[in-house]
Amino acid sequence: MKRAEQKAATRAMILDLAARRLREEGLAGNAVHRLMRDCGLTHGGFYVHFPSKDALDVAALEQAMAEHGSRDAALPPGLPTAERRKQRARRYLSRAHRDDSANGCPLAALLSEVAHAGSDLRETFQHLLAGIVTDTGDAEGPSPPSEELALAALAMGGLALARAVPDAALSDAILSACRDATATLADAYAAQKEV
Amino acid sequence: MKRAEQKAATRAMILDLAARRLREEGLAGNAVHRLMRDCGLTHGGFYVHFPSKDALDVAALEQAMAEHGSRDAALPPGLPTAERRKQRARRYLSRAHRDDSANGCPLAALLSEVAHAGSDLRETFQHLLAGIVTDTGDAEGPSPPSEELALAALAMGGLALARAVPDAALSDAILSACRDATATLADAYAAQKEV
DNA sequence: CATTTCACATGACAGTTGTCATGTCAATTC
DNA sequence: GAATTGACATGACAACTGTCATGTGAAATG
Repeated sequence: MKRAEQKAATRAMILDLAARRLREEGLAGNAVHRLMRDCGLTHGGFYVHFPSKDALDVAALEQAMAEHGSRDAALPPGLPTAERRKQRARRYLSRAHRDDSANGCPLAALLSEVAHAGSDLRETFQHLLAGIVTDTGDAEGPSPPSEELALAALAMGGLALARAVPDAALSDAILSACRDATATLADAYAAQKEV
Repeated sequence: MKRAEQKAATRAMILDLAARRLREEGLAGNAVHRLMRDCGLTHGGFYVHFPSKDALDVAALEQAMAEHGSRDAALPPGLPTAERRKQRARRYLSRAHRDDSANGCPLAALLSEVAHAGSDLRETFQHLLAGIVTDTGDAEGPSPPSEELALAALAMGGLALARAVPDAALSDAILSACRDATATLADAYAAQKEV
C-alpha cells in the first residue's frame, strides 16, 4: 500500500499549495507548470492527479473553503444571533484576515474574478456561498435568508476593498467602517424581529 | 491636422474597447493582440499609443470610471442624504447594472483582482474610490466618511456577488437583500445624526 | 516637388499557458 | 523471480503573452 499512500500525499501537497495560491494570487496565480515546480515535481505528472486545470481550480476552491471554514468555526455556542453576527464580522473584517489572504476566505479572494470563470467553478462558488449563508443563521429556511446575504456581501466586499487599496490607513478605515455597519445592521435586524 | 486627428481617433477606439473589456472580462481579458485585432489593427501599432500594457490598464480604468460616472450622475439635487443613498443603491444594485457590466462600474468589476495588480493600477483604483466616497456624501471631511465606505463596500460586494452566482433567483435575491440593507443603514445613519 | 515625419504593419523574440505521448524505474502482483 | 502496473519525468505541441526592431506608405513640411 505504499503506492497509494505516496500518490495521496502528492495529491494533497499539490492541492494544498493550489488552495493557498488561489487565495493569494487569484485564478491566474495557479499555473500548472509553476505549481508543480514548487512542489518539487515536473508539470507532466499533473494529469495523474487531475483531469484538467479547471478540475484543479474547483478542487482547490473546495479545499480552501474547507480549511478556512474549520479555522473559522469555533464561535461560542448559544449566543444571540445579533451578537454572533457581530463577532463573526470582527474576525472576518480584521487586519489579520486581510493580511493573510493565503489562509483566508476564498470567496472574498475570488469575488470579482469568478464571474468570468467556467461554469463548474461558478457552481462550486455558489454552493459554498449557500453553505455559509444558511448554516450560520438561526432559522433553517429553504432559501438563504436575505439578512445573511446582505451581511455576506458587506463582509466580502469590505475585505476585498481593504485588500485592493494601497494606503494602509484607508484600508483600516474600510475594515472598521464595515464592522460598524455590520453591528448596526445586526441590531436593526434584531429589532425588526421583536415586532 | 488630419494626422493628429487620426491618431486621437484610433487611440480613443482602443481605449474605449479596453475600458469595456476591462469590465466584461477583467484584467485578463485585455490582451494586446486581441484588443488591437478587434480594433481592425495589428498588435505592433499598440506602442504608438501606450508605453506598456500596464499603462493601458491604468488609462482604461480611468476611462471606464469616467464613462460610468457620467451616466450615473443624474440624480435630482436637493435630496436628503438618506434618500439619495437609497436611490443610488437602487441603480447600482439593479439587474440592469448587473447584466451590463461592460458599461458598469469598473471598481466592482475589479474588486478582488486589483489586489494582485501592479501598484500603478492600485493607486488609480484607490483614487477613483476616494472620488466616489467623498463627493457623494454631504459633508466634505478630510478623510472619507466611514458611512460612505461601508455603503460602497456593501454595494460593490453585492454587485460582484450577484454576478458571481450562476443561479438567477439567488442573484436577484442578493441584489434585493443589499438594496434593503442599504436602506436600513441609511435610515440608521440619519437617525444617529439627529441626536 | 523633395524631404521628413510618423501611424501602423510585419515579423520576430523569449517566455508563458494547458495538454498530451512517450519513456523510465520502482512498487506491486502472480 | 517474471510480468505488470503506475507515479512521475522528459520533451514536445500549438497557442498565447508583452515587447520591440524594422519596413512602408501616406500625410505634413519645407
